[in-house]
Amino acid sequence: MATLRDIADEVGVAVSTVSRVLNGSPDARVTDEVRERIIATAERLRYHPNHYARGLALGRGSHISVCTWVAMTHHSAHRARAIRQAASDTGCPVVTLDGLSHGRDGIRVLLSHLPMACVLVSGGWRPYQMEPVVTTLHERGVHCLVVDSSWPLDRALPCDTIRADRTQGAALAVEHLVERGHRHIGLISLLQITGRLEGYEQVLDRHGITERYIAPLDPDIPYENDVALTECAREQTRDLLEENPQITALFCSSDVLALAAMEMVRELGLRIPDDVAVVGFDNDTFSGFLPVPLTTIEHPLDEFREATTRLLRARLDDDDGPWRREIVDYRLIERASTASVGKLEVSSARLSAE
Amino acid sequence: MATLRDIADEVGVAVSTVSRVLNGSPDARVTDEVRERIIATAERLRYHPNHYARGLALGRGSHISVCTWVAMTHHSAHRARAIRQAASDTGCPVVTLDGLSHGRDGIRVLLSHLPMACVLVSGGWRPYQMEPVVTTLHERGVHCLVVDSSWPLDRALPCDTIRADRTQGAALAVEHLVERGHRHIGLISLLQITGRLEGYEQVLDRHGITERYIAPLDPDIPYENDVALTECAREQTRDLLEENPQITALFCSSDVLALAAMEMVRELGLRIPDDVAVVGFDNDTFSGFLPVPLTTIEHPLDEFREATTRLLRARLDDDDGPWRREIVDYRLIERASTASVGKLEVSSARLSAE
DNA sequence: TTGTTATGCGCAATCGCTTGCGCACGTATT
DNA sequence: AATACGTGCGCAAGCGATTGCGCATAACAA
Repeated sequence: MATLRDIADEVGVAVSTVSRVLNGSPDARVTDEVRERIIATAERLRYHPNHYARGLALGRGSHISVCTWVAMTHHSAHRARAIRQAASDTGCPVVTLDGLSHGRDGIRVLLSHLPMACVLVSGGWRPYQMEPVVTTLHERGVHCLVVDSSWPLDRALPCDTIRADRTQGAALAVEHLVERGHRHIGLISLLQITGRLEGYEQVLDRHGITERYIAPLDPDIPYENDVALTECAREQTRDLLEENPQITALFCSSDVLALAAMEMVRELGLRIPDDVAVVGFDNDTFSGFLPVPLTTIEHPLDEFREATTRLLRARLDDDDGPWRREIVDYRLIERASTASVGKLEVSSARLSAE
Repeated sequence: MATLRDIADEVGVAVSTVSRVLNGSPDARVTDEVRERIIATAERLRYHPNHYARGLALGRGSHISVCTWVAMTHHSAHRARAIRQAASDTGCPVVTLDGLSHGRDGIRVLLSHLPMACVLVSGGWRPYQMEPVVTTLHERGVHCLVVDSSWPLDRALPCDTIRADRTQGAALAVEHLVERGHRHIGLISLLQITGRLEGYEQVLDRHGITERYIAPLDPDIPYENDVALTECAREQTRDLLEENPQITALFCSSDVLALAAMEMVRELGLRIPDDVAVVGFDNDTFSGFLPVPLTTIEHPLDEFREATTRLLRARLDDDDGPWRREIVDYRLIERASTASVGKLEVSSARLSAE
């Protein structure tokens, strides 16, 4: 690989001059002729700065690190991928550090590869784990961006943050059902997932609906154990619908659960969406291809990307604005599982049949 | 961060001595007492080598790079994640370079971050793109490992390779159906996906079965366009089953297609697996949670991981063995969609009903 | 003419680590 | 006693980039 020295020798100037010109340094005062020859020679020699030398001299790299904490679900992996792409769009090289928590010194690895800016993407982080990373990086003069943290907003971390408002996402789903005329809406959810219950209550309150049909899943089942969750969701769906035949709609906290619920709805001899409408959450890979395509809430990956690129760019330009907090909105994907079918008559027909 | 110098000053030896001891260099000839004091001091000072300085001195990094070529489907992303984990298991820091093809100088980024070893994972690579990367790295003395390349095996690249045999995967699926007594087996596939047709033919030939029921999907549909593929698969499934009522089993080239096919099977008034058994491919996120859980072929991620770790370790130990070519096998995940139900009687019952 | 400022560029130290070589000392060999 | 060798460690020259400072030359003002 060509070095600065090669260019300097070729052009007949000092290494320092080449460095300043190529970096667009403000105190690179050279004639236009020298400048052009330097740039042309760099191009011809296919010069690319040595990352190690530059990092050593600068005290840190000139790349952006994207870090995750633990192995992820496929949703968080998907999001992490979008964030990486967004970081790439700034033009900086991006390196990923997957699973900072692995080994005893993930953070030391990060520090010895000190980047120019660092993006911490959600997936298994706990606030107490994120804080030392952010503050350590901040002390070292590295800007952080935390994406989709469940970190409470009132807690002041020295970094920018972008998050999706989960309550808004859940509210969107329930609101959609209310708009379709539903008044008796069931919630099937792991209640420890933040926002689901809040969004459900919020919307029903706003519309003056007092009925609540909440089927909590066993909180001891870890959220990544789809098999157990599915089984639990099936049972809860059956119990809920059998005890409350007036229910005409279900909001499930994930598409996998919605799949299980839909299956049970059919086993009970009910039709979707005619007798029971269903909304999921996640817009999973399969949700558009089900026998009855599933209405669901999509993670706003495009918005995450856009905001990530924008905030990183801003930090790379002027270091010292105030910390920004951005919130992006989930989106509703409307499919057949909630298509309007004159809900109220059907449900009363069903009630009289009981 | 503590430096070698800090340790050297503290212990009262030279920097070079500390370096050699900490790196376990063979010509670090020191008394046990000095060695222990160096190690203890390094520990106490929480020493971690500066990656940039080390990289500069060594001419390359001491990490492993995992590179992908373009944005990926969720399957290849999943595989890439497993590979990253495997690389991590060697104990080396791992950095990911996603989308080497992006920008005009992805490879220059890789070269200026020159790693100790480099893993190229599949996903959009074309042979002519992979070759220059591998040979350039090889010239620079960096070992490469290519994982799951569709690169033909007879082409000699200066690197190790691990791949899954797609034909074997497809054969596994068809073999499973034959074992269950099926003789009239349909294939629903994008035929440009390598291995599917070959595996199908291979198994049927081996069992002396001459009947072929092949429903090719429109080759103009890009393989990531699930919506169009799904629609096409539905139509093909209907045509295939209506024209060939003797068919008792379907092998679909992906789980998404299998989902569409199963839906159509039911719309035709047939039961799964009683009338028609179905096998998919990919073991997608939803496949275990369908109304009828889907028998499918799973990507051998564990085997990929194991082989990746093993081959990387070998390279990090002794540089100069011959290039290794490993092949890992797909696995069958048996679920309800192919459960035995006295196939032949049922299918003849169905035939006589026509 | 002399002082001042702007322009154009080079010198050399520095970042933290690696590694070839050399020096001193002790022990074994001839 | 002289030579040889092994042991234990330090010296110092890199690796390739950045950057504060200094030195010319030219232009301009006093």
